[in-house]
Amino acid sequence: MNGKLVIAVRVTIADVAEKAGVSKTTVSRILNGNLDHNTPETIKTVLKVVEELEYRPNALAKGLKSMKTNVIGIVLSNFRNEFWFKVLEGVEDTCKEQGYNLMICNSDGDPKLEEQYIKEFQMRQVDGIVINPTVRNQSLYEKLVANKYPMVVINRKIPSIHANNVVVDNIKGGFMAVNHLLENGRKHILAITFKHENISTWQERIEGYQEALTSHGLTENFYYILEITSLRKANQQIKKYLVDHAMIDGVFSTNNMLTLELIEALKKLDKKVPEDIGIVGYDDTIWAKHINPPLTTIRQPSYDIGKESAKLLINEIKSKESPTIKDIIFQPELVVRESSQEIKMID
Amino acid sequence: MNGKLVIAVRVTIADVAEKAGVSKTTVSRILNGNLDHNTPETIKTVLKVVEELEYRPNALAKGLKSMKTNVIGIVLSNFRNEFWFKVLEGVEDTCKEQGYNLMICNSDGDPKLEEQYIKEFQMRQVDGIVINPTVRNQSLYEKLVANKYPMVVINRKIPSIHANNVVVDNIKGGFMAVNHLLENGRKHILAITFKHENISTWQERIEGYQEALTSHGLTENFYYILEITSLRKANQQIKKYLVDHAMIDGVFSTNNMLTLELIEALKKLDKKVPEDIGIVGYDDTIWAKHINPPLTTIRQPSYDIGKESAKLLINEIKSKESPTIKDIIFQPELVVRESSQEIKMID
DNA sequence: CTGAAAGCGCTAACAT
DNA sequence: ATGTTAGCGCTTTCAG
Repeated sequence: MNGKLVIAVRVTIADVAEKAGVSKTTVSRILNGNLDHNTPETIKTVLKVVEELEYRPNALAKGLKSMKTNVIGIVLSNFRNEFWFKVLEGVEDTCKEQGYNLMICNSDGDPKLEEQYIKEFQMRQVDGIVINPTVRNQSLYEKLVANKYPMVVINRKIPSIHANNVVVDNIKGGFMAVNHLLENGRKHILAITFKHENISTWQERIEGYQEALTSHGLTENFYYILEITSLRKANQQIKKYLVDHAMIDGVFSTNNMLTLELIEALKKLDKKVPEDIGIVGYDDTIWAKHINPPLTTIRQPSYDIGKESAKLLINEIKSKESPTIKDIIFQPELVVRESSQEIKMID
Repeated sequence: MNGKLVIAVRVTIADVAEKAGVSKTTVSRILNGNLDHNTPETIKTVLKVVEELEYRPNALAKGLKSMKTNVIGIVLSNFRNEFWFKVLEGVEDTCKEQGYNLMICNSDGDPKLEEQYIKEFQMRQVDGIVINPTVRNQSLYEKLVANKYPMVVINRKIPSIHANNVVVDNIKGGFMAVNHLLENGRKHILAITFKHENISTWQERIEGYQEALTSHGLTENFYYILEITSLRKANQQIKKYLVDHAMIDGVFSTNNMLTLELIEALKKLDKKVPEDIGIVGYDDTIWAKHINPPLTTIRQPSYDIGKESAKLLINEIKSKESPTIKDIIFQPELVVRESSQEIKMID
C-alpha cells in the first residue's frame, strides 16, 4: 500500500500542462518535436512531468485533428496458408520500421466480408490498405481508386483497375515448373489447380504450364488440367484423375496445400516419386525439403512481397501530391530437389 | 464523366443532418439504433440520405467521446510458427462475430519491442489485448493488471500475475508424449527443447517428460535433455548430441520447428525412424502426417485457444464491474502415427 | 518564446 | 419527437 498509489485515471495533456505550469500548446509542441520555440528549460520541465505522469497522448484525439492515424490495414483472404504469414511478417516489419501500426482481417474469400472490412477500415481512418482481393467487388475497387484511397493490391490482379500492384510472375513460375519436368523426361504432365474464375494467380500458372508444353512442341492433346473445387474434395478428385489417366508421369501442383493432398493420393495409389511420377509444387514451404522425397518447388519471395507492399503503401500515403501508381513484379525461383529427378533410362 | 461526380470529400454527420433537414443528434440517434424517439418518417429520410451520401461515421470521433474503440490488439512473439496462425485465426473469428477489429504486432520475443507495442496499443485506446508475453517485463505486466487493463495472457504463464490466462496443459502434453514412447519399448529418450529461462511452456513439457520417466521407474540417470540455443544451430546441436549419446532410442521434440531439424539430423546420421529411433513431436501441423514416416504428435487446440482467448477478453471488456479473472486450461491430445511405432522384438 | 481559442466529428445531457 | 449545447483530447492558427 505504500509507494505509488495506482489509479487507472487517464492523464491528458491538460494535466501535464497544469503540473508543468505551461499551456497545452507548449506541451503539444514539445512532444511533437517542434522544439524551435521553446527554452531548453521549459522543454526539460515538460519532459520531466510527462515522465512522472507517464503521459501517453491519446491517438484518437490526435487522429481526429489530423485525419491521419499512422495505421494501415491488411485484408487477407485466408489464414491457412503459410505463404500469407510470411507476407504478413514482411508487412509487419515495414510497419515497425516506419512507425505504423497494423490492423488485420480475413475476408475468407467472401466478397461481402471483404466489403464490410474495407468499410470498417475506412471508418477507422486507417491511412491505407494492403489487400489480397477476392476480385469480386469491382465497383468497390473502382470507388476506392477514384477516391484515391491509398491501396496496394497483392498477389492478384484486378482487371481494369489502376492501383498499385505487387505480384509474382506466375506465368513464369508455371513455365519454370513444367519446363523442368519436361526437361527431365516427363511428357504427360498434369497441372492441378483451384477452380476460381477470376483469380489471375491460377490462370497464369496454368498459362505458364501451357507455354512450357508448347515450347517443347506439345500441343493441346497434352494438356492435362485438373481443377479442384474444394480442398476437402481434393484427395478424391486427384486420385480419380490419376486412375483415369494412367499415362501421367509428372504433376505440377499450383498450390502448396494441394501438394500435400497430392502426395497423400500418390501414396494411396502406390505411385513412387520420382520414379513413377515427378512432382513440382508451388511455394517453398518450411516442410518442402523435409517430406519424402524432398520436394522440388517454385519459391516465391513472400516476405519481400509483404515488405515491399507495405513500403509502397506508406510511400503513397506520405506523398501528398498525386502519387505514381506502381507495379512490382517479383520473380519466382525454381528449387530443385528429389521429387522431380530425372527418369533413369532403362538399360 | 457523366453520372456521379466522384470527389474524395469526407462526409460528416453534419452533412447528413443538413441534407435531411434534421439535427445531428437525430442522425446520431438513428444510426445508433436509438429509434424509440423518432418518427418512422424521419428515420426513413435520414437513412435514405445516409445511403445517398454513403456516410460512414468517423470511428475516431466516436471513440474519442466514448473511450471505446471496439478494437482489440494481439501481441505475438513470432510469425514463424504455424501454431500462431491458427491462434490468430481463432482470435479473428471471434472479433468477426462480436464486431471488433483487430490490431496485430510481433514482439519477436524482444521485451523492449513488447513494451513499445503495448504502449502504442494503449495510446490508440485499444479496448484490451491478447498477449503471448516475453515474460520479461514484469513491472509492466503488474502495472497493466493494477490498472485493470483488459488482458488475456496466452500460451505462457507470467509468474505472480493475476490475469486471465489461456494455456494448454504442457505437463500433460510432455507426459503423454514420453509415456507413449516408453510404452512402445523406448527407454533412452531424449527431450529437445529451447533454452529460455522464464518460459513456462518449455519447462512444463520437460516436467511432463520427467514425470513420465518417473512413472516408469526411471530415475535421473535416464534424463536426456538437450537445450537448443537457437534454431539455426539446432541441426548441429542435435547431431552432436545423438552421436555422443548412441543409446538414444526415442526423441521427444517440444517444438514443431525443432522437429523438422531433428528429422533432417536423423537422416544425415542414417538413423531409421521408427526402427532405430522413435519420435514424437509437438503441434499437429499441416505437414505432420505427410512427412516420412508420418509423425506422431501432441496436438494443441490452437484455433480454440485463439477463439476462447478473444471471447474471454471481450467479455472482460464488456463487463463493467470488476471482472472475474479466469484460467482456461486446454487439454492436449496424442495423435499416434508411424514415427513412434513399437519396437519389434527380435526373434 | 508562450498562450488563448477554435475546431476535428461525434455523442449525450438537457431543454423544448 | 427533435434540437441546442457542451465537451472528448488534441493540434494549430493567431496574438501577444
